[in-house]
Amino acid sequence: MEMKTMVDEEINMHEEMRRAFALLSGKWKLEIMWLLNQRVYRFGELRKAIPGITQHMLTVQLRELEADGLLSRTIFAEVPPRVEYEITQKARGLGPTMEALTAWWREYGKSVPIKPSARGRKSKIA
Amino acid sequence: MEMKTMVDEEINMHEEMRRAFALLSGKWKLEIMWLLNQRVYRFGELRKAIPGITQHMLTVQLRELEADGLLSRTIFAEVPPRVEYEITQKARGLGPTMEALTAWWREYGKSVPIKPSARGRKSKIA
DNA sequence: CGGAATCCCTGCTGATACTG
DNA sequence: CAGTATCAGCAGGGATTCCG
Repeated sequence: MEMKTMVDEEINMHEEMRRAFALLSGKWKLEIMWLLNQRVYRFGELRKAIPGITQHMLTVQLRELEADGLLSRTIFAEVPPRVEYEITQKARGLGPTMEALTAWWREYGKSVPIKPSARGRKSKIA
Repeated sequence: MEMKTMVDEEINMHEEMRRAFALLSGKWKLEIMWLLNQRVYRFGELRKAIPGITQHMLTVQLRELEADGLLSRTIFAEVPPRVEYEITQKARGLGPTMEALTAWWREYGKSVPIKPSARGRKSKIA
């Protein structure tokens, strides 16, 4: 019988977590889920709330999140049409994650450079 | 004088959060940060730990995370070369976020379909 | 070992047009 | 309103090769 170490647990957990990362790693998915964690949104509201996203990409990302069971899509048979997106029960469990992320940014956000990605080079030599 | 509502706060917070999403929305960044939240990793370790990532993409993502101040890169003047990646102080604040995400997946992960994205269509009519 | 450089191809944006 | 469809243009990601 082998003893399971904490490192083993982390490795195995990582394997499981990879599915979770896949669900949320879409280009706009974190932002969409963050918004839907607050309230129900209509398609047009999301589009206005997320500057830079194209209507095509918004559609695609919403469809994927729906297929992955993270949000539900409700069509109202009205004129003009209305479609509402709501977080599902299981995705509601992401609430604490979203709140922790928000709290982190509230505290450390201002200490992060504005648009440095892919420019600076400041590696240390040891 | 206008009264600030909670909705106003959420809207303004969203505007600030968009920078945070940008930092973490890279295709592999959530996973990289999740790993680095546990311990220091060498380049080769990360590559082995993240099946599917190319060495080019790993380099790019690490450089961006470094430029954004989320990790530090330390080069050891040895033969063979060794480079270690470590989470920075400010990114350590992401710990609670990572733990909340892990806890969520531990509880709801098994109820999420395997690879449904971009296939199923189950919108409700209301 | 940990890259950088190269080429190539997929994917996203942006614009526009059309539909239930 | 909330999509779908199409196309041009560019950026990003994948595969391969080379190097200190």
